[in-house]
Amino acid sequence: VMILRSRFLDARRKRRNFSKQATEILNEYFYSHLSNPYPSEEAKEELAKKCSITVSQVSNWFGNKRIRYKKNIGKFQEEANLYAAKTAVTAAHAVAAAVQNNQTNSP
Amino acid sequence: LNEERDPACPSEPGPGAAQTFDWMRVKRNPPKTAKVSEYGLLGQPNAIRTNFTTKQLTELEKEFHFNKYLTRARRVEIAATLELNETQVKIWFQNRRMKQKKREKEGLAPAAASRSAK
DNA sequence: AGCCTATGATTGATCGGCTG
DNA sequence: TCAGCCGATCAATCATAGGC
Repeated sequence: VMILRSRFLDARRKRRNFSKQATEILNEYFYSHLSNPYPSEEAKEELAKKCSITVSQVSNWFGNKRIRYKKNIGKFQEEANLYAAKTAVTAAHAVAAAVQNNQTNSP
Repeated sequence: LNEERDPACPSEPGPGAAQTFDWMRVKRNPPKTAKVSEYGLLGQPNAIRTNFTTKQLTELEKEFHFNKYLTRARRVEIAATLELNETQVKIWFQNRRMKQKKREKEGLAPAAASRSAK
């Protein structure tokens, strides 16, 4: 088989990595939804807006992330713990706020 | 657009306590692109992704611009001409339509964005 | 420069749901 | 009842970016 890589006109050539900030947002979502990292169309749009990328790019990112994560879970352990700790702080604030709100209002 | 995230920290999960959820175990069946040919009749189901040749892609692309959808007759004709099964041709058109839709969508979003961002 | 890993994009094919 | 379509996803691969 001749390596007919006549696919010169492949947009893949001019690939650009996402900003560190965008990757941060995507990873935060991924690890805070590790039990089911499948953002809805609406969630993708929101992430796309926050990351300044397209919805397709968000889909590609999650697609690649999921496959690569399950391919070698161990390799992402450090990263997973990093974001888990990060979201834990956010969650703590949220819980604190909820408790505060619960004491003020009693349904 | 609030979102309910994962347990986050039920009790006190140790540093390396990531569970293995169902989505991580998902495995797809290998392609059943049976192709009887070559090597006597050892035509086992091609358990691998087919690599279309430039010629095949060129013809499929040409046909697509003529018709976005295929009729049974046309499909049989093309499959025979390009040495592909009907399923492969059918799937190619399906994927091509999705690709087309994606392009149109991505092609209008920027325009709308520039209009609202003005 | 030379290599190896990380990562975004592409794409043939699968999965599940809906429909004519 | 069922094959084709849609939408999402998978999985392998491509080609470049980044680090050493």
